[in-house]
Amino acid sequence: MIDLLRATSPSLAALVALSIMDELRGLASVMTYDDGQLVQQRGDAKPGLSIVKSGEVVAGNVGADGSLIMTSVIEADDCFGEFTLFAGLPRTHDIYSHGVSEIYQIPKAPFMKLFSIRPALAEALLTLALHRNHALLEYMDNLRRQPLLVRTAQILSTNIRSNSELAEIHCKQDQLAFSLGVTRVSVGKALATLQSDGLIELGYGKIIVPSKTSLRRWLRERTLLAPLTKNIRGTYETIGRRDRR
Amino acid sequence: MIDLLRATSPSLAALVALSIMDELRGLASVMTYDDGQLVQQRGDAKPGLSIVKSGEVVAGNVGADGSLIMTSVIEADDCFGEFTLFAGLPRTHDIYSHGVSEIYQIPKAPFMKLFSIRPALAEALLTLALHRNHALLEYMDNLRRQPLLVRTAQILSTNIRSNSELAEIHCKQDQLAFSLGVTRVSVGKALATLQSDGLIELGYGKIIVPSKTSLRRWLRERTLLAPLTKNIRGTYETIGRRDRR
DNA sequence: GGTAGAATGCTAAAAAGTTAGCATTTTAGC
DNA sequence: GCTAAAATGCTAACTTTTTAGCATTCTACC
Repeated sequence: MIDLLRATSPSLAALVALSIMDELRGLASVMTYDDGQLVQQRGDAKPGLSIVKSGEVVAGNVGADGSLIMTSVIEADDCFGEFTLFAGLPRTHDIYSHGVSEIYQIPKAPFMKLFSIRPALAEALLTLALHRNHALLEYMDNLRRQPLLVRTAQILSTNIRSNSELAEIHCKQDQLAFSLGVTRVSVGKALATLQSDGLIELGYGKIIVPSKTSLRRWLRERTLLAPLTKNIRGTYETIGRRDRR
Repeated sequence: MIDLLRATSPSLAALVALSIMDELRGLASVMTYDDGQLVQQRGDAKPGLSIVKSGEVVAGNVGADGSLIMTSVIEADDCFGEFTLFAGLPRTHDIYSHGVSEIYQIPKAPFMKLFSIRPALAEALLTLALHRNHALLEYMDNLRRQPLLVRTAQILSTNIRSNSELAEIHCKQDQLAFSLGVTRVSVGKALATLQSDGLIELGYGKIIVPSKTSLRRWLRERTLLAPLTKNIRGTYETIGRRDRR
């Protein structure tokens, strides 16, 4: 499934020793969810850490008007719900299972006990939170600055999994649309433009990227950020351009 | 100065013991910045933690076209740059001083040394990161879902500092515009609408909120989120409405 | 108390995205 | 191979936001 925040963040399992993951699992009960079943609801305040054992779950929200906006896909070995533990905050999103999934649920009390004797856990969670923070900031900036055409190309680019030059992305245009938070019509237009520029080829339930390199070059050309300064009179102006990295 | 992410997150100083703050200060060199001076530039990779000693700094980015978008205001006792330490990531934003400010700069090596012997520091930074994460997620959701009119009312509401019913917010419409990531014309229209609804009164360099309560009620009525479910055929639909909290 | 600069107000055309359709193509399953 | 459902394609009217101006109002400071 396609995802906004993919690729940048490591998983919890990648950040802590195997032995600690085992200790965490030892504290958990495993819940199984069917396709489409609600795992948690926005507003739930019951504190605890959840770790995906298998399958994947999707986080998103539905507006009062019924519109659905997806935030991220959480896959095996990744965790969610940390802010219920440390910040006393309610869950931000509805999360439902995409396909069948199994989730480890660790209640607050035993988790905090382990947390206090395993400093590595704090560092891992911190690293994770900071990675997500970074991805969110980058994404927010894009959201406000880039036109849909560029954001569409971006989400495609970050969701390429194959290593070869030619990539095939399996996703439906409605999924793309709600990942991007726009309508299918708008995504359709953006995709049509990208296709006529030769960057992608549209299929049924899939999008083909003939050249990963071309797509990335096209993106790089459009995502420059300039540095910022303030002139003598206190107004803002750009002094030049600088490549993004 | 007005800020998107205000109010929700505690400061670093609020989360760690005074003694630890003192230890941190002991590791730091203090830098002084003039109004408008660049504190860090997007892309800087040199790792270290920065803590605002006095004054305030503004984080934002400038697009290649010169457009400026502000992300947040960081005030005394707050920190930034954590992800250079734990995630090995470059700085996301240009940060410049708003008025004169003093910043503690702590290089990576001594910081990590202290970090390893003070577990409370990890927990504090984790709590902070999670709070910010939460605020960012909430904000992103708003950004994609709420019309500008509502977002404008929201930013005003969260930036009320006075405790009395009548509040006065000192900010220019351009500042509002770049905090919201839209043009001044659009903000102007939104403000005009809010004014004609009797929720605010527009002044020169200030906005008056005659009744904080009315503004918040107006907002609450428009920011409901419904829970989410999936029907049997695997498509999404809303089953009802639920108050946000 | 006059005035320049800052801030706000206003306008109209263009661009981007949404809404609400219906038509066409593709595919999975019988 | 047929067929129903799913996915995509397409259209047109409508709304929101931007762009690019210029006019007006306010205020700090001489």
